[in-house]
Amino acid sequence: MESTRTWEHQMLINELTQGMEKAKQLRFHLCMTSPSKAQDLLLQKILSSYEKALLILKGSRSTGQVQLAAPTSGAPESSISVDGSPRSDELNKNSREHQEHRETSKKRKMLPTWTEQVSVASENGFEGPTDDGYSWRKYGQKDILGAKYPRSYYRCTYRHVQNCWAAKQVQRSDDDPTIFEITYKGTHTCTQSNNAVPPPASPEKQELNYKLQQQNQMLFDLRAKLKVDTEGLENKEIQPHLSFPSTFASVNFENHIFPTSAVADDSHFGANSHLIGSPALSESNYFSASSTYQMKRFRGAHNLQHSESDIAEIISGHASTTNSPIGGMEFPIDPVELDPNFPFNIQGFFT
DNA sequence: GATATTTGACCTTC
DNA sequence: GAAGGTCAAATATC
Repeated sequence: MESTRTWEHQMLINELTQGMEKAKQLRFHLCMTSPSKAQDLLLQKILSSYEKALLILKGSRSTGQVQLAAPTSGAPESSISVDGSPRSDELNKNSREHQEHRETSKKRKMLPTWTEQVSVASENGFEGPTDDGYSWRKYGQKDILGAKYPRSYYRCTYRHVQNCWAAKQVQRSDDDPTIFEITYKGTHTCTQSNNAVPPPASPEKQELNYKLQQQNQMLFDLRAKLKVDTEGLENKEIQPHLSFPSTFASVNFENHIFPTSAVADDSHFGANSHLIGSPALSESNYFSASSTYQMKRFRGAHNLQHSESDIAEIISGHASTTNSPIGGMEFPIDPVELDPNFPFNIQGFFT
């Protein structure tokens, strides 16, 4: 069992690391340029990586001996499946539908959720950023309190055919009607998505990808220069900049006693620099600075924290110890292959 | 006729 | 009780 968890943790960290790399690039991009579509593309990649990581976690819960049951198995899960909601089932004329609905609610609660803001080009009109490679079916629209525009609700067209529970909400920004805030809930399990990787990019996106590659190359070059500039820094100068702005991170900072000398040790720092930008810090450190383009969070991660608190601890622990902005501007350091045993080295690493 | 959208009503959550 | 979320009948479109 332990080996299974080890493997899952490795997979998780692999995915999060990918997202982290993208986050680093985006952060750098934000520092260097004004918001652009390239950032949009990067954020989507980040989301994709995080999404995969969450799927791995979900899989570990449904197939392993972890306590939470798979949502579709009908196995009891907490109090809900025992006695239902405060409303009694007898009051419902159609108990079966009601039960299905409750199961749906349970599924929804467990679905990973994240939000991204998409700017709609003028040629797309105001139909919304619906062309994300998936087939959606609108099932509702609601006026939201305080919002100028109604919120639209979409779910996967193949929900009933292929039991795909992906859904999204589209809300036009009050400030900028060309910006749509899309909240995705769950991932596609239908065959249209296969592995939830976005479909081949349109020519426009391919061009963006090409530009992005060029920008990344520039960033790598710049990164090398910056690395040289910082190699001479004394550890003592780094330490005062260590901060833990994320509550999530700070909790774990309490759980782990981190000798600052170890944290600031250049070799350790470099060897684990690939952990900079862990999703635990993404919200507070990397994206909150942008008012026009935010990747908010995986709200589903809150659910995961209960059953996978150890993983979350590890992740946030990484975030805590690697969150060491130098001069308020972090920069990626040479990528390092992930140590397969990394999640379990972390304790010894910091002691 | 099949499929998608609209929209009022209902349900859930806080 | 209010607000958000979803359902499902009515309607529109192809």
